[in-house]
Amino acid sequence: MAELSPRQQTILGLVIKLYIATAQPVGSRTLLEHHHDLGVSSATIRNEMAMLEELGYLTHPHTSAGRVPTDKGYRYFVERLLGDIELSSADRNTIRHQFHQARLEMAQWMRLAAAVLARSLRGAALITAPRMDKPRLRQLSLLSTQAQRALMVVVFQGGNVLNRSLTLSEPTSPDLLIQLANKLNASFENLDADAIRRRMSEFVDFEREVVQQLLALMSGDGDANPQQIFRDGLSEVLQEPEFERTSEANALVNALEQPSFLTDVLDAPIGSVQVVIGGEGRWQELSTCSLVFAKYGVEGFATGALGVLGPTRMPYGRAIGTVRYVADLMSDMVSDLYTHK
Amino acid sequence: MAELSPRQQTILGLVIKLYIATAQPVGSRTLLEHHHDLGVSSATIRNEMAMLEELGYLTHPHTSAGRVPTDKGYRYFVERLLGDIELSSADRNTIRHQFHQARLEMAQWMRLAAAVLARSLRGAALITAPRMDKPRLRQLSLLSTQAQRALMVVVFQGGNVLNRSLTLSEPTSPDLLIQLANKLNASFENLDADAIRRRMSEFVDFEREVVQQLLALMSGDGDANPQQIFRDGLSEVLQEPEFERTSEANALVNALEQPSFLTDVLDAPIGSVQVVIGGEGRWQELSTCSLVFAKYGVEGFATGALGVLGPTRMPYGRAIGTVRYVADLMSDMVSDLYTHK
DNA sequence: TGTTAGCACTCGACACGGCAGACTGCCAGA
DNA sequence: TCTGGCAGTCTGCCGTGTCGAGTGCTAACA
Repeated sequence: MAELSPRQQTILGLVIKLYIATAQPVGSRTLLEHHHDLGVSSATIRNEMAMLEELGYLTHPHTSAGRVPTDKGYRYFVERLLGDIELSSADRNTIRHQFHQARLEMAQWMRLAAAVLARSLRGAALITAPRMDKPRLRQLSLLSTQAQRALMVVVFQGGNVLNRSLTLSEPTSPDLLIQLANKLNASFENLDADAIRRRMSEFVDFEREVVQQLLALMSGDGDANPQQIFRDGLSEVLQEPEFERTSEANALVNALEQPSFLTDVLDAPIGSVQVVIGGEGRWQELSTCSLVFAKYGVEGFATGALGVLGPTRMPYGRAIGTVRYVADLMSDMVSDLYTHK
Repeated sequence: MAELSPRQQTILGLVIKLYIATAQPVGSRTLLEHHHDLGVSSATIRNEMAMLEELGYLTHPHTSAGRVPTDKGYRYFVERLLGDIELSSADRNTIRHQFHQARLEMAQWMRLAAAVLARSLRGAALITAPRMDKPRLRQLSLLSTQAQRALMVVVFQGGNVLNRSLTLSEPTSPDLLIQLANKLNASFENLDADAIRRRMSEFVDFEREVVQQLLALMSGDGDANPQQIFRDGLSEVLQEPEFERTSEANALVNALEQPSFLTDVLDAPIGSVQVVIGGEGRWQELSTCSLVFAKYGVEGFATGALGVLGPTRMPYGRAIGTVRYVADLMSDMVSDLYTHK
């Protein structure tokens, strides 16, 4: 990405800010009206705009319209012109307050995080449940439901609870199931999937069947319990002027209804807050959208992702600040819940 | 609702069917083009249409447009002209097939039911988890997570599993929690909330605190675990021509994002399949929509609701048949899961 | 060399008017 | 009671003209 002159940077920044605020292509004269202190005339601005367009940071939709940022323009803006964004302490307080009123439960906090992001950024918020890297068994129960059917309830370290109904290859008495559960608890307490797998040989065929199911549950195999995702604020995005035409809106709704799409997007390897502008070539459905998201949780232990989806014309500063702050709060929650003892 | 002459019924039925198929207001001439065998001329049809309009079954959007059914027209159509709709055995097979490939798990079946309804009726499908009328305790575990915090995992008869983290008023050792869990299991096995409440006096203060939380969980109090709702096919509805204008679409998306709205609608007391046309005065958000839904499950034991939401211009016959069939399948599932022993 | 003022040109948005098409409503006749 | 026909009405569409915003270019200026 080539270096721009300070004046070009200023103009690019102002164009983008104005466009984000008004959703209207911005012309040289309009820009001057909003910023009298530029010290140059509209003609000069025109020249610079033409230059910025040649370099690929701006376009115009038709001959005599104002300029609109390209994805490249937004990217330059986000990386070079935005600086480091801290949320104002007032905003932080508002958000923190909402969280402290909620029960100490993951699902609640997730719902809340989605709501906070959606309302405060007027975009579609997404959040995936924290997924444990190496879930460790805390306690397992086996309850008989019918002759050849049982319910397995598994509690993991950190308080995740999963359950699954099993079909057994032979009729099994409730007592036998309880014995088996006791045996498994004694052997497997605090072990992760790998360790359990190594101990498989200690069990006879009938028991092994159950252990297999336990391992499947622990590895979080696809369908059985697809990664939980909370969404909120879809209607906020649809109100934006870029989604007036229904075809665009539909593509978006469609994309958001497919959980596979979301996990795909959110599973991207990330450090801190990430910004994907216009789908960045990889996700066609998001060509008019940007996604600001971050991982949260405790690295190497349990992590999830959260973020907000809006039109490319998005208030990136606020979005990045807010997403980072909410991610931090969620991380605290995870470390509070999972790292006891 | 006044009685219509056989010819009026025929014409009303044909107008509605044609309008459902084409989404265009239907004129007397157009109707005749599709049904040469009416034995009357377009002028007669015009007269009858004028009569039907006077009676409130049809309107026209402007002077020289064709006729469009009113909500009252649809209602007459659904109740008097539709007859009893059985799904074709081919359709039934297709649907049944999909269900038999799924794991034997409620959440899976719900997801699947939503998907089937959405795809096959091209509408937004909704389904709430079956809610037990009087949940009976099967097994309770208390796991210590931090000095003053514990995780309560409760399994109900029927295999529902709920969990909640408790904050205790005083530090409590893991052993003490296990003892308490054993005591509660022994006292409460197979009891419902009322019976448990009656036994409260047998417990000391510290224990009572936990029992209170258990009761709250059993009564399914609001926030903590809001009734789970699966949705699917929102994008299908948004493609219908009546939602080209975004304001309509937005109202709908908004309504569907509020879980409270859905439970309100679906909690209506119902017998078999219900049809709500145009919000029926009660739900403004649905003024252009119809809802075809049914309760499923085992009455007096555990019931949920499922249905499909589409424009008032909806293929009611297929919708009613499909909803009923899927509800029956889900009911079988519930009775299979819950009525063991 | 960089900046500015001015001018011609382009394009979208909007309003207007006329026209074709689709229906209705009504009347007179079968 | 039904039918054919005619007048009236409304929408949607197309072409036109006008207005305003904005660009690009050129020539003059510091």
